[in-house]
Formats: sequence, structure tokens, C-alpha cells
Amino acid sequence: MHPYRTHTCNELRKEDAGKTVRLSGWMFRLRDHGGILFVDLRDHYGITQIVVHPSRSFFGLVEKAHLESVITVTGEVKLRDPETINHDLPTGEVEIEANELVMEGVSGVTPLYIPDEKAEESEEMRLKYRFLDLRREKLHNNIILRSQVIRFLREQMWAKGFNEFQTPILTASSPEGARDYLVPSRIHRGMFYALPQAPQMFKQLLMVSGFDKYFQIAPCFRDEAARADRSPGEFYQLDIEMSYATQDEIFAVVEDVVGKTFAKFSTWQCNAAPWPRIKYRDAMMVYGSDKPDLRNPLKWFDMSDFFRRANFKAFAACVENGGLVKGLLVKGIVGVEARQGTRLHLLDEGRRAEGTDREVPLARAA
RNA sequence: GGGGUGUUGGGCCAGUGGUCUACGCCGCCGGACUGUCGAUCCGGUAUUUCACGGGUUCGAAUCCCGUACACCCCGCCA
Repeated sequence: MHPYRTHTCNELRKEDAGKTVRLSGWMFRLRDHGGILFVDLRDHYGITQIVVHPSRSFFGLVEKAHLESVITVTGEVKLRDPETINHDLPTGEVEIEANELVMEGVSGVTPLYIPDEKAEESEEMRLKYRFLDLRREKLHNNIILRSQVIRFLREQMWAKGFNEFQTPILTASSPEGARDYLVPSRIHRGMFYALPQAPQMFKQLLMVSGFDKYFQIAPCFRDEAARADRSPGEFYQLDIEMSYATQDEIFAVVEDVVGKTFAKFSTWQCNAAPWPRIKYRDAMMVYGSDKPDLRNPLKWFDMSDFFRRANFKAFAACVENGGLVKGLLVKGIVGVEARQGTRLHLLDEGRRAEGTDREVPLARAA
């Protein structure tokens, strides 16, 4: 018999009843009834209930063990009585009656309580004990999701005939917008490598060498400040390059790959291809941004004609000098004081993360 | 770089200048219990202490100033 396991913790079903099996995993939960112990044994795949009877030599060992200790259990797969079936577990129709038990790794009391999925420890605590936080189902699944998304992106790009290339990490600074990360060189004293902000130069080198269609899940490094939705330092992007392609052909590839990826991994609604196309000038005029968030219902209206004739010289002068005066239509604020300089907090229907509501001027000159 | 908010026992948090010898939940420890699955029930637990330093006050977790750290926003991010 394999020294650690014959099955994973998400494998055994009622058809396996009667088999002698061996499982290894973490003690996720312990229910101590004095005369009988129930251990929820957890591994990457799932949870299986282990039953320990008081006649077993290791009964006391399990009873006193801290959660998250790692054990190997050998025993018989037993059908559960109908009234004790746990319908929340795929393995809930069976349990393992432990006959042998090896304590592989004794755990101390963990600073995070792993079974509590609703816990909201500070970011500092969760990062300090990252190896514990990642044991929790939600974060564990996030890591798996990322793996699957990246695999799916690769499969689609390969299927479309793109070649995947790696490009150097230690390189020279290129004239892009962000600050570079620098790595001191031992060979060239006093000199530094820069980490690539994007694979731009290498990608172009490959294209002029005739490789026709390129993609990379490209690591990018930019030494810029973090944000709530933006980790500092590094990120990965699906980088695509095509030869002899029209703009619409490139859009079609992106719409297909990104659309299918969201359809496969997300329950969020994604536009069917072709996606709405917004000209740069229109985006800037209507949304004030070249990357507008279309969930935000507020649009800028051109009020230049009105203010040209209005009695407010600052705005009228702006229009006379070729500028624009624009306004937002904000409903439900009648009675709110709107003297010059007042700004409104627009909560945007609660979509934004807490504390990130933005201040928007009622009117502005541009 | 600028601004805002916050920091309370192992974790999450409550806490109007005196009723704080600081509440609750979780954890943890001890006890009971042979069918639970967030087990249950009983009892206990935590440098008289509220990030640190100083100040106001008869009296500070609570008010003021400074420092440190954290988070968020702006700047920044082709």
C-alpha cells in the first residue's frame, strides 16, 4: 500500500464501501463526543470524515492534537447510516473507520482559525501567515482559478496559431512612462539592469524577424505606487502581436479570447462580439477618459452654448477662448447646496468599493 | 510627494472624560458526553491594560500635540 494515500479526500463514494484505504491530510475540524471522535480530514481535493473509536491506541493522540496537524489514516470505508449522511460533502455518504494513524506533522495553535471562512483578519495578519490563509477554501480556489485562466488563454492562443515566446527579464531601460525597477550588476560595477515594464522591444524584435503571430503571458514590472485594485511592482498581461493584420482582425482575436474566458470562468455578463467601439474623441468628450467605466451612468454634456450666453464670466470667457464647459446630469439632488466650489459625493449605486466614492464637480471648464 | 481614516487581550471588535477592576463573538485551556458534521453543555482564560511618547484634567481607551505603522483617496501607473 502506498505510504501516504490510496485516495484523495474527495474521492470516496458509497461504491467504495468495504475497501481498506489510506488518506493523508490536515485535521480541518474535530468533533469530540467523548466516546467517539470525528475528524474532517482535508486535502487539496476535499474533505472526508474520519471516525476514531475509543478502543484505538491513537484515540488520545487525536483527541489532544491541534487542528491543522497532518495525519495519515488507514481504515475501512463505511457506509453512513441514512440519517447521518452529510449532503453538503461529495464524500458525505461514507466515512473512514480509522485502524491505523500516523501523526506526520504536529501543528501548534494556528494564529488564524482556518475553518472560519468568514473571518476578516487584517491584510497584515493574512499576509504574515499567508501559508495558512491560502489553506482556506476561497483563497485556495483563487489560486486554482488563476492557473486555469492562464491555461485557457494559452490553449486559445495556440489554437489560433500564435507562437508563445519568452523574453528577457534582466534588460535595459526603455523609454516608457513608469519608473523602472533596477537590479545592480556584479559584472558591470556601478551599472544596473532594468526590469521590463512590458516586453515591447523584444516582441517587436521577434515580429521583424518574421515570426508572424506572437503571444506571451508577459511579466511586467513597474515601480509605481499600489492601489486598492492594483498590486505594486509586477503584473502579467496577455501580450499579442500579429503580422499583416487590420485593426478589426486584432479586435476580433481579443474579443473572442477574452469573451470566451469570461464566459467560462465568470457569471458576469459579457458583451457579445463585436463589442461597442468608441472613438477616442467621443470617449474623452462624453466620459472624460480614454478607458471609461461604462457601468458609471454619468455622462458629460456640452453646455458651452448655454454658458457662452450666461452671466458667469469665468465660464463665458473659457468658451470665448475656444474651451468647453461641460455638465453632469445628476438626479435626485434638488435642494443640495450647489454654490460655487461645492462638490458632490456620488456614491455610484454602491458599485465602487467602500471608501472609494469619488468627488465630481457639478460643472467644469476644459 | 499631498490628504483622510485608523491602531483596544491569540483573532475580530464594543466602548458617551468618572459606572472600565474594558463588553461580546471566535480561538485557546479544563471538565462532561458513543453519531456529529460551525457538535453540544458547564467552567476558565488573557504583562490593572487600550500602538509609542508627551500634554490638558481632580480623573483619559475616550480630548490635544508629536512619532511609528496600516489602510484608503489624489498624484503616478505607454
